[in-house]
Amino acid sequence: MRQDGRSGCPINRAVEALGDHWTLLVLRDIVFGGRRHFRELLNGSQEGIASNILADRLRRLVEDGMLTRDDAGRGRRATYSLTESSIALVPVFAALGSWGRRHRETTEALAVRAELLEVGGPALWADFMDELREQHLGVARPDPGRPSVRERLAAARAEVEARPA
Amino acid sequence: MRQDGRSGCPINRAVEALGDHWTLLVLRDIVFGGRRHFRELLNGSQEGIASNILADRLRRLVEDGMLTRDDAGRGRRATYSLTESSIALVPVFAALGSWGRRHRETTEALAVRAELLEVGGPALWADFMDELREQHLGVARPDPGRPSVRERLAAARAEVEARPA
DNA sequence: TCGAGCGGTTGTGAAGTGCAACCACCATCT
DNA sequence: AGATGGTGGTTGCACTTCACAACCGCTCGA
Repeated sequence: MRQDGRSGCPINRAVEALGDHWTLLVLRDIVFGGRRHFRELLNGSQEGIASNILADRLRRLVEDGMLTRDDAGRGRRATYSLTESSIALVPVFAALGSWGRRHRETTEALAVRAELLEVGGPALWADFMDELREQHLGVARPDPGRPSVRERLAAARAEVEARPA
Repeated sequence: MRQDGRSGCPINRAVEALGDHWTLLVLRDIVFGGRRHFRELLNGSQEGIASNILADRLRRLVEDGMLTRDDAGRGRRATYSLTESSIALVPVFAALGSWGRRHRETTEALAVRAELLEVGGPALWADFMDELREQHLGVARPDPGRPSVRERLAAARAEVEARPA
């Protein structure tokens, strides 16, 4: 049953796929930062990932079915897209962000997003996932009329910043 | 603002604390497996952690405020206890387990726990966290009369195993 | 033809991992 | 008293991975 020396426990499988210093951060920048291209991920990262590490993680994520790569030819902008597996990580990001915000020292400005995801709850996560499906998989949202999560995040952020300290 | 070359983003802070191959697995065995001692963690692990790695992770987790160590003297059983920070990881485990169960290949028997946590939802997580606070922090549960989560997990497990395939 | 931007690759040294052997200490049994 | 097994680790070594900087070929637009 063991495939690479470890077990079939769901938590272990998640750790095998995501448990290193960079994989989750790359996915975070794609999910929340909207980055789709190599240089965007390389230069836009708050944490300063090295190019070889980024290339390796992108390759592994494609291998593992968590990204697809649209090869536009050499010297052209290749586009990375989320898959259903990586879109399904939104609740994981929300849980990790909530925990990090409460139990680690964080930068206030960067912690707002985690707070908004926590306040919005599973309903907001579901809407955000629908929005990601539209952007990355070309699947139309169930209710395109309602405001996008990015808009709702912006509105909620304004509300948070306006509230009394 | 950077402390070790990375950012103050809550997700990054969580990855810094938990993002390696073993830390979350050690905590999982303490949280869900009830293991409190070095040899229990060493021999009871499904994944077969090495003793030097386990010692290093336990030391780091104590440093990071995610475990406390009750030193009973040399040659005697030292006991590791969860802290509020590590008890607060229960929703993270639930999210990771749900994701791993749906999007990775898992062993059926080991996936049952993730399913139960998913079905039980935040209310079950909260009860489980109260139970962990009682066991590890000596804090009395708010409502000791209700059945423990371990009992409820066992009951739900029986229900799952009895349902039609 | 030239420079800027594209997605990477290649070295190199440092750090982490995995395995087995080994250690001092303690409690118990004989 | 001596032997045995359990406690929480430590040490040495080979191997792999990580991280940093420099570099590469390609394409597009001026």
